[in-house]
Amino acid sequence: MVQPRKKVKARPLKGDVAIDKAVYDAIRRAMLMGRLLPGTKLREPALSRVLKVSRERVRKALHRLVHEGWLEAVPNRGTFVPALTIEEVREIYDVRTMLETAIVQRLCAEHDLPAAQRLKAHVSEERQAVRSDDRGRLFGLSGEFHILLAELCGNEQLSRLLRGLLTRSTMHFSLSAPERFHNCAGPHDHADIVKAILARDAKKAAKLMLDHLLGLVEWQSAWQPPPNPVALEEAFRGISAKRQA
Amino acid sequence: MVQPRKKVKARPLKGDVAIDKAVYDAIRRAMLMGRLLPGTKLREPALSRVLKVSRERVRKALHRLVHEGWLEAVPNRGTFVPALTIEEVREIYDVRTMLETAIVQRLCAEHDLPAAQRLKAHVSEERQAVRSDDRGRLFGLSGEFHILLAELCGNEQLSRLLRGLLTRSTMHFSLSAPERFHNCAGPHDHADIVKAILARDAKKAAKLMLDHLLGLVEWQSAWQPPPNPVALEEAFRGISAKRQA
DNA sequence: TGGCAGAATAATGTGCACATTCCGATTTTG
DNA sequence: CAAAATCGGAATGTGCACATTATTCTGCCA
Repeated sequence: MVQPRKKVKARPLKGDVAIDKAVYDAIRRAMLMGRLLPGTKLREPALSRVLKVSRERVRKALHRLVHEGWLEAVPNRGTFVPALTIEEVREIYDVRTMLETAIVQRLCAEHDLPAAQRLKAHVSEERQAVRSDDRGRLFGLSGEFHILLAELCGNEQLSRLLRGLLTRSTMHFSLSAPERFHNCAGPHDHADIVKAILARDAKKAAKLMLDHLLGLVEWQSAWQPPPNPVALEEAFRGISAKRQA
Repeated sequence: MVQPRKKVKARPLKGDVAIDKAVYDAIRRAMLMGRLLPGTKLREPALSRVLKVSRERVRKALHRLVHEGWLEAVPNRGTFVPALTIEEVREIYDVRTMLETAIVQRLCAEHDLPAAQRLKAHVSEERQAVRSDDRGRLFGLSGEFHILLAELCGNEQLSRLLRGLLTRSTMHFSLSAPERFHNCAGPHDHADIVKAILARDAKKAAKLMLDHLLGLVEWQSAWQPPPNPVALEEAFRGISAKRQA
């Protein structure tokens, strides 16, 4: 006799978390869309008014974003959109290189059939995005490729870590060159890396990943952002803290 | 009403940040000292009373600790000391292996004279700690060794990342086996690694680091913590949110 | 006219009171 | 007697009002 009496409300996921995450996502989205330029000050009352939420929610979201490295806070001064130095970007890519070359080497050593299928499926998706000239989708897929590699290692900590690193990598040209998204990464590189992994050629895979990341950072370094303030109402036009489709 | 107070020109660095950091440090210290066993619920009113600060400060510190992975929060339930699975510990050490083998390889390739001197000095310090049988100091030095390697790479991002990883690694046996600190790491391993780095033998250095970390995780895996609740007043005996000597 | 001092204003930081939710003990009923 | 429902107390979540600090504006003086 089983006992279905257990009223295990698996995940209520209250409005609390939902609203907080919505505000957090709204600000993050504005940054990813390049609406908020480096140096912009994020005033709590203004955000509260624009996003139609209480100042406390804005405050909480800002603190979280600061802690995750998206924003910079100065005590009693305010919260600002950071101006990432080229050097910092280089450092982040350097760490990524350490991790991701190790990742592809490991995948060469112990990847299984489902992993191979997911890799091939991803490359296929990227190719299709290129054909249909869907730049937005291609940009998303380019990032997800690196996440996918980490996830295929089956290490949750590794995935989370790399996810953070990747968001911080992309933040730089999200903030500085949002209009140049279409150029971001050569999907051809990804296809070659996958091919090397499937061939279990660890040395080649690591080399390809190294070159790929070096190419990305070099491409980013060639571009310097023009400092320019922006109005918050403009930045959050069309972005709401409420659930959007 | 006027306030003829003299204006402070320097950095007052108000109680805000100081108090917040003090509360944060107090809880972290209690965890590192093994006073808070896995599964313990950290009640905000109790902490507020014990640490003599307002509940909001406790709340803020708890949120930060949750963000950094020290604690786990369940909405509307409370904040808990996590029970790290052996598997999670393995994953963390796996990531550390990826990073640290890359680090020693890089140091073999491009370390300079001051770096070599710092390495030798550190090994010397560890040796001296062993001789004087100072277990507490040796424990600290063992952790700092890995931090030192990261810092010698000159990559700030890398240092911060590894620092977080290391604290999370040590948290496991801080929580589960605080009385076995003295056994933590063989300083002999560190000396061998340094020797390989100074000899610029990248392959050997990487192998030694790999074995070192594998040995650590294996040693930790052999020990399982006994679940046991604890009173907060006991845990924070002698630990204050105020600056202590 | 330019720069400095002081006040007005706005933004950030903090504590408090209240609403909501959860846990546990007691009671009631089949 | 046992299981379930209910009610009371406590802990968490949230908005608000106030204190503190920074910024800007204005007027005065060199």
